[in-house]
Amino acid sequence: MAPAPNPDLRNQRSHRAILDAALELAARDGYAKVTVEAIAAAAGVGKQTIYRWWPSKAAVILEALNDRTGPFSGVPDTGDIAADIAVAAQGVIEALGTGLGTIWRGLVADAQGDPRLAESLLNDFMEPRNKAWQDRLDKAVAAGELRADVPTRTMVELLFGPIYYRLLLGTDPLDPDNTTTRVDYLLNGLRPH
Amino acid sequence: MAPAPNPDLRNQRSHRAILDAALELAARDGYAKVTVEAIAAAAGVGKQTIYRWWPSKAAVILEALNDRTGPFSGVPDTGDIAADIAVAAQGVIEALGTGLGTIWRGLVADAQGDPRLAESLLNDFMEPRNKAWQDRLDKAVAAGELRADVPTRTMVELLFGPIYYRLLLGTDPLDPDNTTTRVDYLLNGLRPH
Amino acid sequence: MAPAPNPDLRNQRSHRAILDAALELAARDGYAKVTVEAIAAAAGVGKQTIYRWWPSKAAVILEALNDRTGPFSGVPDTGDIAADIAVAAQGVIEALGTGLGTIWRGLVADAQGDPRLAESLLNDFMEPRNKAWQDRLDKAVAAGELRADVPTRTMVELLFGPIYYRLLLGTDPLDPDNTTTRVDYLLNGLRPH
Amino acid sequence: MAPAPNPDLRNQRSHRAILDAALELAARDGYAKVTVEAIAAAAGVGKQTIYRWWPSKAAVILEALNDRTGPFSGVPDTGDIAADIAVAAQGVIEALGTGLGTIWRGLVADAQGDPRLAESLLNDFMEPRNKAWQDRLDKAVAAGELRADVPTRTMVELLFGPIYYRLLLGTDPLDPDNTTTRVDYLLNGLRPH
DNA sequence: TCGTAACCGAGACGGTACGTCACGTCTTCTG
DNA sequence: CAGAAGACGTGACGTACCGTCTCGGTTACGA
Repeated sequence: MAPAPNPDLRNQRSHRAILDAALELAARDGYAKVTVEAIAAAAGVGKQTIYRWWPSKAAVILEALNDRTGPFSGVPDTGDIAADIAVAAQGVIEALGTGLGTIWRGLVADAQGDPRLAESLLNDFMEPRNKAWQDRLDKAVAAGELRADVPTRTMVELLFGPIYYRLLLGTDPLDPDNTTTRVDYLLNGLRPH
Repeated sequence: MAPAPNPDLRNQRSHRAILDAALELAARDGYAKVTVEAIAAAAGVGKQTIYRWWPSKAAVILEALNDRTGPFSGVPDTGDIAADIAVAAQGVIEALGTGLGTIWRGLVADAQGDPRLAESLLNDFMEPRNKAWQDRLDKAVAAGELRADVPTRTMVELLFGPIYYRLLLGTDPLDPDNTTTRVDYLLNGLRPH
Repeated sequence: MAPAPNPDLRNQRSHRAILDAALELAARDGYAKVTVEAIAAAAGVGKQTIYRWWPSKAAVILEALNDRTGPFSGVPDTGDIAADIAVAAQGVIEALGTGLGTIWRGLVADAQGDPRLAESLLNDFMEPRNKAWQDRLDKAVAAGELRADVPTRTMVELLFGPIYYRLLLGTDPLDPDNTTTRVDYLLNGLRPH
Repeated sequence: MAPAPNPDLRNQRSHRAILDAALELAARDGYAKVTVEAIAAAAGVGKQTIYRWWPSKAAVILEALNDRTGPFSGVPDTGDIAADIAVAAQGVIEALGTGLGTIWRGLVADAQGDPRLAESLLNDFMEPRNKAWQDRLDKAVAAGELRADVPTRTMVELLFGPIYYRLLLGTDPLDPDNTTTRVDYLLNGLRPH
């Protein structure tokens, strides 16, 4: 049988130190240069202590990222769905433009070859945000601001997918200023009126 | 300074063998499991011969992928822009659903920590395809099928970005069948008429 | 600074296996053909484990040689210095005539381009033997068997230097039988009486 | 059949340039750091041109060394054999104390794992010198300065072997000043009179 | 209150792949 | 058409991290 360590016995001080060290190293040296050994050393912790609780450096950093960005809350709701989306898109662009964006990109990168990480990344990071937006969009649909025949899950993808895509591929720099225009394109469509 | 070997002296047989071996290994074992040593061995080539001409395994595989998918050509042009986009989207989804998609994802992953690779991936792989689509969309604009006030570069991103995004994040499986619907959403917008 | 691993934590089983493998490979394939990788493989050990404790293959083999020939003891002392030297010279010739001689020659060879190894070879291998002989010769001087005005360190060199020299240069095959004669030349001098 | 290049066709200019470059590089960077590629580059010559005429870098450097130190001549002959030996020993010590000594040591090192080189080193470099000394000692024997019952070949070994030995092992620094004393030890023997 | 069992730090271990170096051979182009 | 230039297959180098595995030392719970 697996030893199955008891999470209650987890040393709080170590846990914190690991998450803090992981995030600081990732921000300082770049995601790819972080190693489990370096995290352990920086946290003043044995390597085994990390492997006891996480399967990989990516898992540590994902939890650290989640821990830092905190429980996601902020879907704006002013009643004007277009404005709310634009503001939120600006927020995403700004957040991902910092070191956190680089870390997120590193996690996505590792997830390409690690299905378990991909699942965690989805469940623990992306989905809560998507879910909150689906709810906001549902409300907008109910208010008659958006088409009722488009699944809101699809809407979220169409609205935010291009931003994440550009961040990963780096086609062009992300500019928070023209989000309003882009939202207009999506809401009103690309056909002439 | 680097000695910068003369490309004219490159051995054609080795060059081919390397590209073929790289692609076959990547398809068989998965991008992440490929190593430069394995490529060299499979190609019957010295490791140094690879490092002489490419900076990394990713660069080899990128060239191999480009070499295999050949000179990009296929933007459909039936006169119906919506149908053309839908067909193309299906094509992308089908192409990336195979082993080639996994390879492409691996390249994007490596590019997150390797700016030079990111640049190559953009210039050598993505941009030619984007460019071809911009031309097709320009034509559609001229034909009055699309809004003239939206940069076609942006259109390409809005149309295909979500597909690539979903491929990388794996939010939901990609389904080639509903591309028509999705194109409709984008062309007509998410607002009620 | 180097991390300087703690020798107390050295794994005894690995240590032994490395020394044994090193000596066996050197004896079987010849000193020059031994590689660190081969030692590691033969010892069932990671290459890094060798590099953790020794700076080079030569250092491993030197320790292995020292370990095998054991703590040097045997300076004969029958009271007849001429006979004792002759016997010892025979011993040296016989010992170095075997595979061990080839190994020793390899170490001397490497030491020509590696001052640290040269120092180790001197301190750990040659000097203990020289020292023991100096003591024996001191006793002979006290007994009036040898000149008191010649430093015994120099004597050791004059007595054994030519043997080692011939081994290295291979001028003529070493013959254990005529050691007595050669000792006579050295003790009584090359001038006619 | 072996191609067996005709030595007459050997390009004189290249030959010279190779020998000169080899010796200069060896003197400047140390024997061990010299590579065939570096010699070729420094001589403005293709690598193949070196391999056509010599089997290894050691062979090149041996010929270069021989070429530089020129045809050996200098055995002093004043009629006083003790003085002549002392002067010659000083000469050896001085010569080998310079960069040439380092080169010679490198050659001896390589010869330990290369029987063909060992043979060349002996035949082309050591033996001529030994031979000349044997002749000088034969004369001294005839003059009654040295014992007639000791082979002069052995004498040469006893006289010079310890010097070469010390140079290779580096037991103590070589001092040209006390050669007279050392010759005295050897000629008069280590026993009290 | 005191075992005793788990967690902890430290870091050595067997591995895998890295990117570099030099070898000795082979090929191409040029003077 | 000889030879410089240098690409080639080969193989070992020494390094970096991986994820696992001892080691004592230190909690912290239950008898």
